[in-house]
Amino acid sequence: MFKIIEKDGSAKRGSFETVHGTIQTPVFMNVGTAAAIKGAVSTVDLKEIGTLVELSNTYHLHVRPGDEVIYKLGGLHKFMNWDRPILTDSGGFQVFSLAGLRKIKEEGVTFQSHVNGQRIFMGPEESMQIQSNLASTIAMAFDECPPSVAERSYVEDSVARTTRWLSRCRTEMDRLNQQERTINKNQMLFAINQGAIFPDIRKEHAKIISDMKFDGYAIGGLAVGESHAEMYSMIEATVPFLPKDRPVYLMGVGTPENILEAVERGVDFFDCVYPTRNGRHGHVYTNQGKLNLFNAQYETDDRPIEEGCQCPACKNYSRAYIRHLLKAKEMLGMRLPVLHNLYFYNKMMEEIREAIENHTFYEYKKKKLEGMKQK
RNA sequence: GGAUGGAUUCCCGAGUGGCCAAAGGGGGCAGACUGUAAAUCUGUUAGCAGCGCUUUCGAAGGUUCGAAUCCUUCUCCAUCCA
Repeated sequence: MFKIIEKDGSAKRGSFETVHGTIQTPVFMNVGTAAAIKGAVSTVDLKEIGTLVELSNTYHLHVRPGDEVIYKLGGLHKFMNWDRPILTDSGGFQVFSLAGLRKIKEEGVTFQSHVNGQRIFMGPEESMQIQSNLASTIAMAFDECPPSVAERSYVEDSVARTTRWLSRCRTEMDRLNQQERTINKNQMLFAINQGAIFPDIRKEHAKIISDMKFDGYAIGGLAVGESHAEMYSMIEATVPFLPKDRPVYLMGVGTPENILEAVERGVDFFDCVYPTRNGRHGHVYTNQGKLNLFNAQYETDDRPIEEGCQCPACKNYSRAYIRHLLKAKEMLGMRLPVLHNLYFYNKMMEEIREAIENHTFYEYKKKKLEGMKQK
């Protein structure tokens, strides 16, 4: 159940009820593809840095350790000791990112495992079965994510196929949720809108999938090479045609700026590898802009990443120390920036929620963006 | 005291007459990354702002149109024999 608590322009402050607790939106889901936040971050750490939702991946967990293994162990929540909501991505993005290792047909996609080269078939039904075994809170529909530069005729065919896949996902998920063996019989399912950078295709697709019964609606296939302006205008072309009583999830986005712009345009859910990947690479977010802790200027910088930050890294360690750890390739050198970045994102979402409630979202956004431009 | 093998750009190390400011690796410096095949990838690393020019391959001389590469002497290092 999605409830809109407050609105500030198109920006929404909402709550989304799930069997694993209520999600306060807008929310940033912390990405842990293989049932782990990369950078040696545990689910115990996630509680400390304010993570509300964890995100894992269907394809990756199917390949290793295998969804049947996780099913036997009682589902993903028990497996990784996390009691808050988990969203599983369907493997649709891997159709895109593992290009070269796959073949797309009407029934589904044949992948070649990146782990051992084994051929794997995944279609809408398989993706739902795997996600049902994983027993995540929210499952994502199985889609194709065409590149933003794809030709119109290809995108039209691809989107039409994604629509057919969506309805097969819906049917299969309904069936699975009624099965006795199913761990989470209330598993929710989000649809995915596609259409590359063609606003009319996006709009038509949004209308069609709105009539199908889904618990939430995602905008996929963005932030894959197109400009920010194009991305924002695709959001604008899509959101108005999605159901008002369902949350909107912008997949894979993005930078703090992207998120602020998207919240303003009515998006509720986000996820992105940036805070984790950038963290591992020594890039950290602050209200004064991004820092690359590898840079020589931090060699003797005794300050925390950000003055006053309450994250585990800033409360205890200096930039100079973290730089040393990074240069020495110590695991802690990746862990501390990741903790900081996720804390930064989670905290920003908290501030966004508060700002919408207080109808000060625009001021908040403006101030945040100006601050971050300093560097 | 004698014999042999070495000394290369920040480090290791290739190069045995011109295509060499010199391979490759490391280190350094910087950049990229948006539903994670990412602890990954890219650029750069003698000087000058440049076609280019100037200084570099232990040191000093020499041979040659041309030398990191050949010759002479010296210095230092390693191993072996006394």
